[in-house]
Amino acid sequence: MSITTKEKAVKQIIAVFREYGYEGTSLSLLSKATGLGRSSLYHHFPKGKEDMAAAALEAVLVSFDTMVFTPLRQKKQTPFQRLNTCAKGLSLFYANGERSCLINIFSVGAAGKLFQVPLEESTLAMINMFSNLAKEAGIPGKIARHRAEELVISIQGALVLSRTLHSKSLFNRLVKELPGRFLEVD
Amino acid sequence: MSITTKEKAVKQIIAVFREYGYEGTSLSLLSKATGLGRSSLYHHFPKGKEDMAAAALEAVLVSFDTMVFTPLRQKKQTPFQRLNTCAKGLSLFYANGERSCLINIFSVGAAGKLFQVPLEESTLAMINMFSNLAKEAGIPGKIARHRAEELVISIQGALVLSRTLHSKSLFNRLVKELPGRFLEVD
DNA sequence: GTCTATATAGGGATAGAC
DNA sequence: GTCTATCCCTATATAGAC
Repeated sequence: MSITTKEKAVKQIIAVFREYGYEGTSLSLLSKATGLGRSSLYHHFPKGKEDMAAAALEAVLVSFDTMVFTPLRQKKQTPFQRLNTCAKGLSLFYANGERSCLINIFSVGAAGKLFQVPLEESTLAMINMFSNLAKEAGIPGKIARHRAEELVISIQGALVLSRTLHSKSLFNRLVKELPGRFLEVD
Repeated sequence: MSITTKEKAVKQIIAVFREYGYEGTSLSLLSKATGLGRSSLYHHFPKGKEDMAAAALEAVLVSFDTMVFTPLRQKKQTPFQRLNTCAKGLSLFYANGERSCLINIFSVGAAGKLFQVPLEESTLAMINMFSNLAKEAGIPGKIARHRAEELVISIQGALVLSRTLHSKSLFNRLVKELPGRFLEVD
């Protein structure tokens, strides 16, 4: 299997874990989604489901960094401009709130213990990225961090409500209001 | 089994579902937690796991109504006073953020489809309760609803972060700041 | 690298004794 | 109302042919 074929497989795997959760995902579902037999999956992911979940989480975090964090690092742009691009990245990454966040999905049950460290680290990374941007925009450190924490809380919460209400409107509004509100001085 | 004994069993069942999710919860776990054999569980919950999850969700929603909504209905108190008691109820109900919200936990995979209607209804009920309180406090309808939506988003998000960061601090801060911020005029 | 076949365990669920 | 015993199914995982 070529590297790009594997990347495609991982994309399908991510979609399954997002929808069914770690425990709700079976090798049969993964086999169907990837088009590979169960045994073929073990060839690529020796530890089976655990390895696939790890690969899914890693790929998701890389993708998140590219789509959401990279804009925040464009030092030639103003913080507001960066936040605007970042917000667009968020909409794309979460498909306007229709996709669940693996950090939330994997934080429950057996997966929560398996991936405890990367889940905690990636949550902190999100907070730090936004906090640093706020500081660059001249917001005092303590307030910057406070705001970053609230933003990450809002993103996770909006994704939960998108799922229960079957509506993208709250997530879309959050993203729309994000750039203006995050950097406002009060 | 007496009614209070069954209530105790349901409490244990709730704890298991909260920790392991719907799919991650097995009859063995439920048997161990309740102290009842698998077959005894079927005597009380004929449809097995699905019935137990339904009972857990129903009990949780009743308990939430008692601890969180009831304070909001005390018309003799000011909205601020009610919100203060409500906030204390939230802390108790979620054990300072250490307990997950079943609405989030059950919104994934098979349970998400099984309980789609009650999950959506209870999320809307939360929004409506807070929205009505804001209106009573003189906040215009549209803004009131907007704020209520953001509050429910914050609660769900803070619970997610409490789980991934293994820290109660963000949830506790949210609850602490809640009464003052929810009704503030800007 | 993918397949078929299979091993083994655990899942949910039921029947019937007590 | 609780138990033991049992059934069937699906789950994960492995061995080995191609």
